[in-house]
Amino acid sequence: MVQKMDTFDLVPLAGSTRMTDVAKAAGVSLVTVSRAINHPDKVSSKTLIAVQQAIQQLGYVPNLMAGSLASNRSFIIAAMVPTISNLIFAESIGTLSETLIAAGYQLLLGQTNYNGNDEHRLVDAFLGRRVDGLVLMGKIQDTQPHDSESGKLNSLTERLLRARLPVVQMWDLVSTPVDMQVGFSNLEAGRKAGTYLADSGRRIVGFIGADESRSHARLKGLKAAIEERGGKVVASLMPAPAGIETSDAQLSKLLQQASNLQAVFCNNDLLATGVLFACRKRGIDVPHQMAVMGLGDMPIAEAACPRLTTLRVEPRRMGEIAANLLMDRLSGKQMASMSYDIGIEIIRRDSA
Amino acid sequence: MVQKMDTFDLVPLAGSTRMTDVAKAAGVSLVTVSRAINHPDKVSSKTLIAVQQAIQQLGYVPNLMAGSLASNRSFIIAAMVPTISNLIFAESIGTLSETLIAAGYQLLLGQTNYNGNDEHRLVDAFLGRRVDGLVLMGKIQDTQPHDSESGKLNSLTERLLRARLPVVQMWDLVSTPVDMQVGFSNLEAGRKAGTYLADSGRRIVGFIGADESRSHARLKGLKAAIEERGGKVVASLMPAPAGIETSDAQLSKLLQQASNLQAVFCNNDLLATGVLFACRKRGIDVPHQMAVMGLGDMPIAEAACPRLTTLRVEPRRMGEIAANLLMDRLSGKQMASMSYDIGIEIIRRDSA
DNA sequence: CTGAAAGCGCTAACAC
DNA sequence: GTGTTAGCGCTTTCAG
Repeated sequence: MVQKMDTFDLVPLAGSTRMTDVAKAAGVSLVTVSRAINHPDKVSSKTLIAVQQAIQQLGYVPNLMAGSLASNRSFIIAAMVPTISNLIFAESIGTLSETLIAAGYQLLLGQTNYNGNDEHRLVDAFLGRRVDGLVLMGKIQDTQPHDSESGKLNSLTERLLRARLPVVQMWDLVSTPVDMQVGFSNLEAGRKAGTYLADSGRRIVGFIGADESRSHARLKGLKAAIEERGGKVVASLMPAPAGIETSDAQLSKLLQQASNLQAVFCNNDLLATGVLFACRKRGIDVPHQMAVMGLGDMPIAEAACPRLTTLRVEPRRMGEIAANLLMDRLSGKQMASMSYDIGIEIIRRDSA
Repeated sequence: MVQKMDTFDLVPLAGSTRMTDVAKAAGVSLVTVSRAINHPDKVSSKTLIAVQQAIQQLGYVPNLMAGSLASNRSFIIAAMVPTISNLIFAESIGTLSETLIAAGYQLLLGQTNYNGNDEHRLVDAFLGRRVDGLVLMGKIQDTQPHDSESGKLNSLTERLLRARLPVVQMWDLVSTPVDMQVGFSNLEAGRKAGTYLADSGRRIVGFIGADESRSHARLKGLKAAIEERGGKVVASLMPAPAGIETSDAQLSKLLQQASNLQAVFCNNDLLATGVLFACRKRGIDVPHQMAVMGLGDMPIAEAACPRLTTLRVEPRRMGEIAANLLMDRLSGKQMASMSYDIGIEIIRRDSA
């Protein structure tokens, strides 16, 4: 049995050691300890060493909450994702988090599940934490009706604006961002895919994706490009999040609408991979009988057989840029631009 | 142009409204507002309503940092993942976050990239935030040598213990967990796969995965099962994280070691999908010439063609259990068990 | 059921 | 360089 622990233990609890204790141990005042930690250059190297030793010895871990309260900076950035179970978002979050950590910030994560109410609750929770910045993956739903009683307080956008919180929206490029943004045009993405497909001779093309705004924009672009060239578009939209488990059924729906379907543009690479499998199952040859295009250029696109032709959107780069936008803003740097279009590029491989 | 904003604006900044303001507006004292928010049942319904109205009107968002400092509870749980860019971890994080949010907690996320140093830094940052709990996905590296100067302060396990922080380790089931754990035995997983493969007549089997402890354990189990039955195992281990982009090369390595390879057990379903594609590319028929097994039972396993035979490990359920373990502990509930084996199950499909 | 007083552990002026 | 003085915005005793 372990001996009963009490306050007389040599090794105190992390969290129970305070700055005063360190100060005492180092023979300096509390402020000096604070300085030694936060502004080491403003302290003589002799005291610095003394303080560091005391910290080591006591196993002191500064209480960042107290620090945040006093300094009014939390060094926390919040991120709101529709869902983290989508590799493309996970990748963005990954680099976002890494870049933030490197800059001394940490990431508070929340999921909306494409739900406007959750969005509201989350933002409130984030604001309550006094996060230093917010990154939003995707459009704000802003479903909440304006409340006449309280003015415009209930619009999410308004709340964010009022809080004067640096926010970056990613993925969607909107005409009136809340603050900063990085992403690409979904309309343009759809248009590019459509143009590519039409140029390679496909006239009857399908679209599969989730039933949410980004898909809608891409579909619109696809339609425009195909119809301009005398083709026809059929679509299948499933409730979000629509994962690879829906690919087969979605292909069926498309085939039902157009048995002479020549191509499918998928909302992401995983969905496209599913279509590859679904075609194989049906004995449909890709790309000769059916062209398949994805979006994302995730590793699976290159690994697939046939290799997936896709639209590269660089989720990792987006995450990094988002983090840097925030960091620049928070450090008061002069910013070149508040809106960053990272563009999209067709990666031509074997499936279309 | 927007009119210059100043302190006289009707709509104040979120974050600038304090509890005192609400108290004044509601005609009660500050404490009463605090109670109305945190213990609504300890306040008369009349004052409750008054306070709620004032909160609405002022757009007041309580400062949780201040609250945390005073109450010594942060309502933040930290999670440390090797990488979030692995769907299987992302899924766990997803349900973890959801379950936590539902209980009024929030998730602080950090990645170690399978790196012991990052692990140390992260844990310190988490401790500094005074998080209420910690979930660790995977083994603690604990590479740091013990520092004779400061006793055992530098061992990560020791630090965690000293902090008396509730921690749950997931994925790996270890013999001496720091605190609580939920997961399955990797050795057993490997053994099950091996038994299944051997029972279906495969003698020369390969293993592909990343070069980290979990893979090692699975490989060991696989080897044991296969060799017991007179078979032979060859392995390819790539630097972590080994994604689907490595599948093809890993299959090549395996084939080099054993041109008569009859089966491949992959560290996860994505890797297995990659092998499916790699086989197709080479004209190897799955499952007749080559059996392929995955691990995870992610949606892609069912969607693949041929459908993937795999080991189900239920990452989402693990995340939920981890959250519940933490919540139970934090609410002082009597706990049935500190160690939770969720088991593994072979999902037999078409690829093996 | 409500209020007054006393901090939580730290940082930010301002002095010395 | 270093220390002193005030808080940051809230929750917690403890009285009434």
